Amino acid sequence: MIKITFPDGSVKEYNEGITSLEVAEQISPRLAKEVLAATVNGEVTDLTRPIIKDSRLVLHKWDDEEGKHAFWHSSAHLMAEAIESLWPGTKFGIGPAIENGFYYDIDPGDHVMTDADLVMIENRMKELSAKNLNFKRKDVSKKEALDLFSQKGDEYKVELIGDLADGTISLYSQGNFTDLCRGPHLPSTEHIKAIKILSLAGAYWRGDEKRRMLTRIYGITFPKQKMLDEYLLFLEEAKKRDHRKIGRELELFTFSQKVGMGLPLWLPKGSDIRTTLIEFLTGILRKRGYKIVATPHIGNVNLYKTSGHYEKYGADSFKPISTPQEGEQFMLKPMNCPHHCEIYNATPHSYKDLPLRMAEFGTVYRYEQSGELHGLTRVRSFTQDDAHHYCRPDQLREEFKSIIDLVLYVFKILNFNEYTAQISLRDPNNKEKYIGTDENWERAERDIIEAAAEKNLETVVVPGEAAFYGPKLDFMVKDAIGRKWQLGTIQVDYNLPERFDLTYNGSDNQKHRPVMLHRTIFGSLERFVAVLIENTAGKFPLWLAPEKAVILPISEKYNDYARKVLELLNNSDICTLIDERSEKIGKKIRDNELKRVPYLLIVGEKEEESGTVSVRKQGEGDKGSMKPEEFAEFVAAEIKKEIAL
RNA sequence: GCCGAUGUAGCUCAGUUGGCCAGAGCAGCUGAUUUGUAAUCUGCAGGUCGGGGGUUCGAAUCCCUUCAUCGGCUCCA
Repeated sequence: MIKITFPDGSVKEYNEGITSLEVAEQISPRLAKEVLAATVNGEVTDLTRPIIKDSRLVLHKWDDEEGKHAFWHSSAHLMAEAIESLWPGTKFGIGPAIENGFYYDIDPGDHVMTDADLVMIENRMKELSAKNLNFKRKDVSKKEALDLFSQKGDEYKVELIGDLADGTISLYSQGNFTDLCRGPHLPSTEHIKAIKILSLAGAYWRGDEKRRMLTRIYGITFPKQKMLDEYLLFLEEAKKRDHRKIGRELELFTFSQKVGMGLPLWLPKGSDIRTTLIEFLTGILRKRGYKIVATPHIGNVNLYKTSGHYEKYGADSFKPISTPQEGEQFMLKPMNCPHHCEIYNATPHSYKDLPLRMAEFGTVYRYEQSGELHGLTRVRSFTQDDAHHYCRPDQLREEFKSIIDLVLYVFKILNFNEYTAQISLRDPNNKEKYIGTDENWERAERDIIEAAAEKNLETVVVPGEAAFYGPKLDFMVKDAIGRKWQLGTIQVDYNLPERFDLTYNGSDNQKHRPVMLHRTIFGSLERFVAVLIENTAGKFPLWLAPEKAVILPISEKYNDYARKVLELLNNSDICTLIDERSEKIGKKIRDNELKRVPYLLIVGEKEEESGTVSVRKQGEGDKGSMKPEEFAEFVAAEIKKEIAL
């Protein structure tokens, strides 16, 4: 007999060799039907593997990540089986479960996969899953595995096996399909009831752009059709929040092929939002002791040779521009830091002056590959809310913490509650990729980790993601369909102070090297506004709304009164318009609701007589009437509430 | 840049296997209407069917090429 401990702490005895599935069956038939995978002593495994010693057991259903993972991973195998049966000779790369669904990278040989094939795959998968095929695991030696896949001609699998240690290799089979796989898998395909093959894309083998491009097929499956329907509905709904669509509908920004791809044109209303954000942040920065600076959009090539950016990124930037006569070369600035370092160098600094916080809304230009461009989130010209903190090494941690505070403050005002904070460290196995001393790196990494901890910031630590000049902390926010975008970032840099020979006089009257922090809060105004649009579906908070209210006269008879109200509100600094069209009130309300105007002010006979406006709040309907002055105060108070924390 | 898909009016979309002068709704402009909380009616205008080649008696439709966009990959200072 063996003892099995459950998550609630209870312990039961079973025969040695019992499987997790059998344990579930003994608990309840219903559980046995729903359970998808198990964790035995901390290791996620198949439900059908025998348990041979005293163990801790966790049974995973759909709601657990582990359950979904096994489900989608098994679905990937099912898809591979379908593909192999449709196009024998297809070679397989890898086919993992992902956050939403799964994919498989395949090499279809001469067959070019198209969307029509996706439907065929989907249908074949449905046929196969209906057969209730069992997933069977087999542990094999490296030689056996190599022989099997060499024989099959699956060169990608052979390459993968080559990297694995003998004794750790397992195969999973279902139906006529066998795959190299660590598992775990579902007991059988019968759980996979709802199947959708979503899309098709190219993907480089092992993520290396120098290697062959395989065909990646994305799919998603669910245990119930209803869940699939809901997921597809969610995707449809999310598309409505796409910032590119809303940006066009609300006339916020546009792109022009004549101007060039990836170069956003801000329309008046979008520009209003942008300006409001800049003014908002500038106010905060002044309070926090930042100095605002301004620098040109170009810089001499030598500036970037000094900074090291030319060597490292010159090829990826826009090519330098030359002067007609003297042959000087200038670059469109890809970042603001070199300029800021020269501002630092313009005046002598004492240890008493530090930290020096230098901020600029700096527009930068970066050559992004054409396929990378994406609405406002990935562009070739964008304005960073950039700042550099020059500080003494002993001030680094406090500076770091103050920036975390600032980021969280701004996120809170904007209701960005679902962000990920990622600490990016250097790859300990590849130290030569980075510059700077071990001592500095260790100190900087420790400072970041501890600063984040002291701020109770929940973080994900990712080694190998640091910038070449220092570790960093990034803040990521999701868009409507769940893609993550990096907004704010805080980076420690020992490199530029060195390259620009930045110094300050210490209390010992010796020259010392300051440490530099790069930081953004919004990241860039373009990306920030994009994420803001997707998070609010264009229903901006009042303080950011380009138009606070629109006055809707019941008929043209009340246009004069409407103009009086308009003047009063605009004088109170509340941006307001009149809808003077000779449309019925219902139509005017509808149109302005669709434009996401926060408040509609209806004026007719009643209001003119009593000197009031009828207030209608976006999405909420009639709020009763008040005097225009009261409305102005009300709006001012609302805005104050929104941006005061 | 790479793989796949898409490209018809400002926007959303129709346009059978190639065949009269390329259609609709919304938006725009006219005129009527003077309206009480999510769509009043009339008329007009608007398109080199992304661009360029080709096949054909004839191309939005078929082929080639190019540009842009979308979904991914790679990249992201």
